[in-house]
Amino acid sequence: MPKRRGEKYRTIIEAAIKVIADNGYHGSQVSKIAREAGVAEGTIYLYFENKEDILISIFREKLGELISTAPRRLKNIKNSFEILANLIHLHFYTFQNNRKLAHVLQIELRQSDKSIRKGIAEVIREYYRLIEDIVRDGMEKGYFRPDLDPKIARKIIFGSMDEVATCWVLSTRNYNLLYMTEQVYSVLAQAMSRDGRYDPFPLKLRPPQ
Amino acid sequence: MPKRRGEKYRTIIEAAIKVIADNGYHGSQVSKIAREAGVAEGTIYLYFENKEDILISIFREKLGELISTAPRRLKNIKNSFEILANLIHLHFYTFQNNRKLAHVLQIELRQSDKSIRKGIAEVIREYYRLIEDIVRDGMEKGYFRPDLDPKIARKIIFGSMDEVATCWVLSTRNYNLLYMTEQVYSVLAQAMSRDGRYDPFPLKLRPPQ
Amino acid sequence: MPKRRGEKYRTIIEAAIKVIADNGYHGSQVSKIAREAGVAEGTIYLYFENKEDILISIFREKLGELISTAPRRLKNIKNSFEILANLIHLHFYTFQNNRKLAHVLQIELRQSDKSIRKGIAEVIREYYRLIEDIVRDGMEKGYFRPDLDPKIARKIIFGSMDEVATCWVLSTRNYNLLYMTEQVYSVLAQAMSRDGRYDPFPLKLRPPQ
Amino acid sequence: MPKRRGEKYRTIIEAAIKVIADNGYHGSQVSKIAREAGVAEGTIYLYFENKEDILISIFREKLGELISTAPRRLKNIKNSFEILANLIHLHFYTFQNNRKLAHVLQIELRQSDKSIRKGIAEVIREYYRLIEDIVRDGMEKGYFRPDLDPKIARKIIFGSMDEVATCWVLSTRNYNLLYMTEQVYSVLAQAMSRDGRYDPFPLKLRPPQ
DNA sequence: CATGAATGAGGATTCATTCAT
DNA sequence: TATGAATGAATCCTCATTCAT
Repeated sequence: MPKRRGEKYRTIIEAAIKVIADNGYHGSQVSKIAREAGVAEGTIYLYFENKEDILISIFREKLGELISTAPRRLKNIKNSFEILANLIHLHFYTFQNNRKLAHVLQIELRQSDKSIRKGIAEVIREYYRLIEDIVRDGMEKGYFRPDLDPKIARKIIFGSMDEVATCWVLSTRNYNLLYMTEQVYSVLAQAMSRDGRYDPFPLKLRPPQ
Repeated sequence: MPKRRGEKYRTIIEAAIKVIADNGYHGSQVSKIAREAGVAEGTIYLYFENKEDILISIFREKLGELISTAPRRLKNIKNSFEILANLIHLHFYTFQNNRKLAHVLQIELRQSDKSIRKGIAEVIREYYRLIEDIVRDGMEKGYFRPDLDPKIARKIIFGSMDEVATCWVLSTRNYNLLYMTEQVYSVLAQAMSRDGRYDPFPLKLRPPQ
Repeated sequence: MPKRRGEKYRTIIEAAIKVIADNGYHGSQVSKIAREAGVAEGTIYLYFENKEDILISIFREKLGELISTAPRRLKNIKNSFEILANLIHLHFYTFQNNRKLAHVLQIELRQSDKSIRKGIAEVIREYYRLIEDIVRDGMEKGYFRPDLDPKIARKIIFGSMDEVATCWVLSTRNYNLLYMTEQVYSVLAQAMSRDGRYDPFPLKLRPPQ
Repeated sequence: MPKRRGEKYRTIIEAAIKVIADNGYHGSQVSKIAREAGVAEGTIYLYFENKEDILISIFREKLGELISTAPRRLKNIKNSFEILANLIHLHFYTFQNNRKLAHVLQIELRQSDKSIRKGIAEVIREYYRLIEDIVRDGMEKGYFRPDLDPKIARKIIFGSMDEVATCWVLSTRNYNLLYMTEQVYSVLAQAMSRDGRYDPFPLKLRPPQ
């Protein structure tokens, strides 16, 4: 029934990110989001099914960008270590570039209800698959250890990036998340590598083109 | 002012774990917890400051056991790989042995308020320190890579274990978390190792003595 | 934030007066007031900040009428005895005409919290000033004793009227408060008078025009 | 059933006055009073029927002192003006000498429930009678106006003293209530007097003997 | 007489959602 | 499409009182 598209749809999502980042999950009433978006409360329900739908949509629209962008960016790279480096870089780059969004995704949305987490899970499962594919591909090509379990490897890669990102968001020191890329890469690369040997970090730390 | 000890205190905590595991964080009213514990609602407040205090206490009492037990269990081990293996084992063992508790700690408590997360953070910081100490110790003794950043290494170790545990709790398949230990170990051990070479998994998968 | 005006605002105030008069201060739940007013509980909070705000508003709106009307009614009268007579008359007339309101103002609202009493005090301070001005004016014009302390005179005038009104409200006999006017006047007029001589009661006991 | 006498009875009353004066009516839980009195909560109920009973007892015991003392102090005085002066003096003296008690009696106890007010009313009715007797006696002896209504005169006398005392308790300036006696007397004396002439204030402002 | 742990009823307030305009 | 006034369900905590010891 709700439109879930159009200019106002995006306006409301941006407003929601701002409001949640500023007021926390529990301090973000629909009325506040409506005010920030410059629409009436009722209008929200022309574009979203309910409040949960707003939150899930933030995830879908925003992390969806990362997830849908990633395969394109990574698929032409042959070297699995390079792919891994770019994955981590892309992940951190996305958050570094939009701290409010990072805060909402890493912290606030996790305080949400079971049903929201379910909606989020659907989006993230695709990301899981992407990482698992990278691992499998690396094993097949001989870059990565043949005894890896792709699922476990994925959990370690994702868990590591997620924890590093969460700590960054929660930190009061204003350090650069992007600069963590190389160190996280060097540990995860050695972790995945066939024999403990992995290619040096292949990136100059500039935004990915 | 609240007692925060005694038999009833523990009864209420166990009841809370059960109720939250069964009904989710938002479906767990104080009245429900009281009924499950077989006490009056008012009695709850003789032992806990407020509802949040119950949740934080679950963390403190239950994860506290893990955290306070760990150093004793690990400190007499010389080999850092063995320590790492035991850490992972202990972490997974704690959850495997009490799935309801695992569910509450990994899922439900994370949907909680800022103030609860703050109470939880205090407990978990100690765990962070423990892991960082293990990393530092391993670096000094020459087991681990000298170029590790202990903080990042900790985030990778904790993030990996946490993600694996979370996936296990959310999984509908009823696999054994403990059996993940060896695989997680083999990846993290190689990740930390000085030259990609690490000791084989040193444990028989029985409960730690 | 609350509107504090409009038709529903007045409806709720009238309902609150009725409910409080009938059930007493402590027996008057918001739900009861809402039901009496024919609105939902939540609607109350569109017009009032909280429950206390309803009570203070009763005072402001209702005694406010008396207080804001009084100066207009009294200022054109030259003779201070006549002013005093009219003041007493107006005071009693207000209550006589709305016994439920009188009950709420004289009895129930006085059992209320500190914060409510504070809100009430602000309104009543204006009334205090009015009475003191009357006394001062009477002294200057030579009607009243030159050795009066206007503050003390005000306390005696207000205290007397207040006590008479309270006793009337609490009385089970259904006597006419308005008929007390002349007697109270004759005592207070002699009390204030320059030499024990005061003008006879100047009013016919009909509602003031 | 409750004893309503003995040393502990008085201890609890004194504790209650202190607790209510310090914490206000609504901040004075039975537990607080028990702690202040140095007894267990349950013990309270050996001496008082319920919480209301404590509050009413404060009134009975403390204002009862004033009320029962007054006739003795006043009955040997012939001159009605002198009696009036002494009544006012005694009233103010009682409060001036125990500000905490004054606060409790004038402010806090008035926020109490209907039933408490009923208990209080019984005590105060005796005081009313005393004042009315003074007025009647003064009329008979020719000191006071023959056209007084003793009931109304009583309301004016009591209402005036009560209002002056209340304002004193609420005032932040720390003025001497006792010094109000003469001014209040001079107004009330003229108010009651047969022909506007009344005896000069007969007291040196020292505690009554 | 004295204790104090246990009880459990009772109520203001918020806020996602609706629907008449 | 858009509005925003109205709705009403849902819940934590306090504290007077009891009663087994």
